[in-house]
Amino acid sequence: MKPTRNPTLEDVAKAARVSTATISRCINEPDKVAFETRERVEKVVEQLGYMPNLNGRALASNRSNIVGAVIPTMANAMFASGLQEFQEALSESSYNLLVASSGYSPDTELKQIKSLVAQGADGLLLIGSTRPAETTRFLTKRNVPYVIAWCYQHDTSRYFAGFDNTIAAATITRAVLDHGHKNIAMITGYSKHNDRSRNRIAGVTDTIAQHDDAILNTVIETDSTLDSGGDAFESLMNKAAEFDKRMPSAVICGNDVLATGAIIRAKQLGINIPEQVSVTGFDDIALAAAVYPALTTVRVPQLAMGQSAAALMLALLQNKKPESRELQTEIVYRDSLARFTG
Amino acid sequence: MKPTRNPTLEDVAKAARVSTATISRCINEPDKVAFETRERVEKVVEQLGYMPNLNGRALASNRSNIVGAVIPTMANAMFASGLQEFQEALSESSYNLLVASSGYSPDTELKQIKSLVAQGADGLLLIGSTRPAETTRFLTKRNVPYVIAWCYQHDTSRYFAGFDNTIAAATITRAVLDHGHKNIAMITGYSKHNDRSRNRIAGVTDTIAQHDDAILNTVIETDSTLDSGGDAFESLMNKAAEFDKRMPSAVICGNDVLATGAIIRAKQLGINIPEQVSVTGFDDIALAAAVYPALTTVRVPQLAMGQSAAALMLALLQNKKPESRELQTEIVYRDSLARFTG
DNA sequence: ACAAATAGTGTAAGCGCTTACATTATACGA
DNA sequence: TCGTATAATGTAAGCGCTTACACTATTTGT
Repeated sequence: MKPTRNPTLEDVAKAARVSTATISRCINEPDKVAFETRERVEKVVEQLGYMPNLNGRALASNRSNIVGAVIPTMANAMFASGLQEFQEALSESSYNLLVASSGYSPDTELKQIKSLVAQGADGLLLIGSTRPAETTRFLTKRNVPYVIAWCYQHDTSRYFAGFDNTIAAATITRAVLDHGHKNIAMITGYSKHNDRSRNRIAGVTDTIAQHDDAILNTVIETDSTLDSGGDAFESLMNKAAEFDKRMPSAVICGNDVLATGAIIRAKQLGINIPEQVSVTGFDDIALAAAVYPALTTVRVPQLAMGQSAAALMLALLQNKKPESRELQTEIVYRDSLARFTG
Repeated sequence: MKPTRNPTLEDVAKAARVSTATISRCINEPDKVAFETRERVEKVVEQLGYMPNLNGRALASNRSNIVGAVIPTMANAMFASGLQEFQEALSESSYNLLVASSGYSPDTELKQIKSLVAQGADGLLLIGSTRPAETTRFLTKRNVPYVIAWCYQHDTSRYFAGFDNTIAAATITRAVLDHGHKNIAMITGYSKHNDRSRNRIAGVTDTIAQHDDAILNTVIETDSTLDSGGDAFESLMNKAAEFDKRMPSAVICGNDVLATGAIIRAKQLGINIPEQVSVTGFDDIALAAAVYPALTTVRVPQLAMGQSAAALMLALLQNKKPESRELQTEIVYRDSLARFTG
């Protein structure tokens, strides 16, 4: 099987004795072509193993059939599983998915966005709603349709497939409060360029503030890795000892990775979860169910989010004005949150 | 900021008062262009916010700057993290990554491969070494360079970035044997279209076969999900009871997801790991460290694999004949494997 | 039976870029 | 000084496709 030049439209046209235009129509608008002709063409296409060169198509039609996604990282199962759904859904409408990661850096995000746009992406999936003016400017200037996942806002000028992070965080905080905890700490991903983190912090902060007899002991911001979560937890415990403060009886974590890291570390430190300290997570990834004690956390509908995002995207690409999708989160109670027994 | 037509090479050329060829050279082979001219052009490029249309480039140069990857699923952290590294490495050489998933189906894999090739992918990342003849034929006919990850073979006609699954499986099996286990079961992903599974099974089977006094009780093949792992484990336990067979004292799992599922289920069934039954995993993803008791497993160097694959890919794309990279695995001992105390 | 609508196909321009080749200007060696 | 190598740029032909427009043959309505 020697590698041969790939057959082009023209090859097919010649073999089927019609014009290239007809072949193109056969592929893109089959019912504009006579049945007989179509059959003949299809046979030739089959025979030659013809596949349209999508670059040519993109150039001529100004549509690439590519959707780009810029996510913080695939290393977090949260994004990976959402992306998986997104890709599958797109694939069904024969769109391809160009994936890039920002590592949570707005600069990198912009770079990747530019790269995907240059590549001709018809639309973009972005995570989170706030980004530097430069990025926004670029997006609107190039007029690329984009959908925003992992958060939700009432803002009809953009398209969201996500949930309200503030409310979700408030809800789990209320659950913690309802369990009698009064001295609460929080471990979260960096909030600086991350509206999800920011909103989760706000949800926690505000809810606790509304409770006169509860305090938010500390908020630690760190990377979203198991180790950082562990470190943060440890420093929380040490600080409490050092300053003779009362140890927080509950630690609300901004995501499951952090929470899992905290629990693993607690075990190493000989601290009993949830007897001595309760811990809650956010996301409900596989880790949450695996760690022991299993994590009480906020379930984020990752798959539904991927699907909704894809549906929005597809609608946008057909020039419809779809409605943003607000998804609901729910608390899943497992074992890491217990009643405070001071 | 009204959306304007994106500037093209010609716009830049006009503004800089040179020919389009010169602009093209400025971008692709800067030192073939006089310093002064280059400066002038760069200024205009900056000013206009010019970005080359990569479809045009792809069409003209027959190189797309796109690498495609077809993996089973991003939902498994194993692949997701490898892919993350791969993407980052490619991005540094300004390649973009088109991602598609096969869901472990060879048909879907072929479809996705075709789609990525049509899209103009310069190279492909594929998982596993065996695939239907039709797929192989397509690949060689279209002459797409591809690298194979997650396994390794001595086969200089293809490019591997992976490890020897058989040996790795044999090694952990030996460890289990060394802990005194004689009655061993295995839970694994489907082997039908999956050489990694197949090799791991072979590694386990052969190693046990070499031990006269040890037996391989059962091999269960199932999906790689937590629940399926749990189900498999449960049915293993039930079958042992039902047929009054001796319960396996160790369960070797083909991957960490399965193993974690087994451990979670064991807890629910009131079976103590590792006192009553030892469990081992494979991959060493985050789950392995989080689950309790923590998983003794085979560490697969996912990040290194992603990087190696990228390095291979990049070399291939420069028409070099790189050497495949064989990576080493190691056993990481945690708590789920204990000495058999019959 | 005739104008007008419709269906099927072809012609050819052009999408934005690269690149072989041609052209011109400049430096170099003998 | 002249011929030639070298450097810098330009010219223009495509890459493989889509699509506006033109054309012909067939229906349709009246």
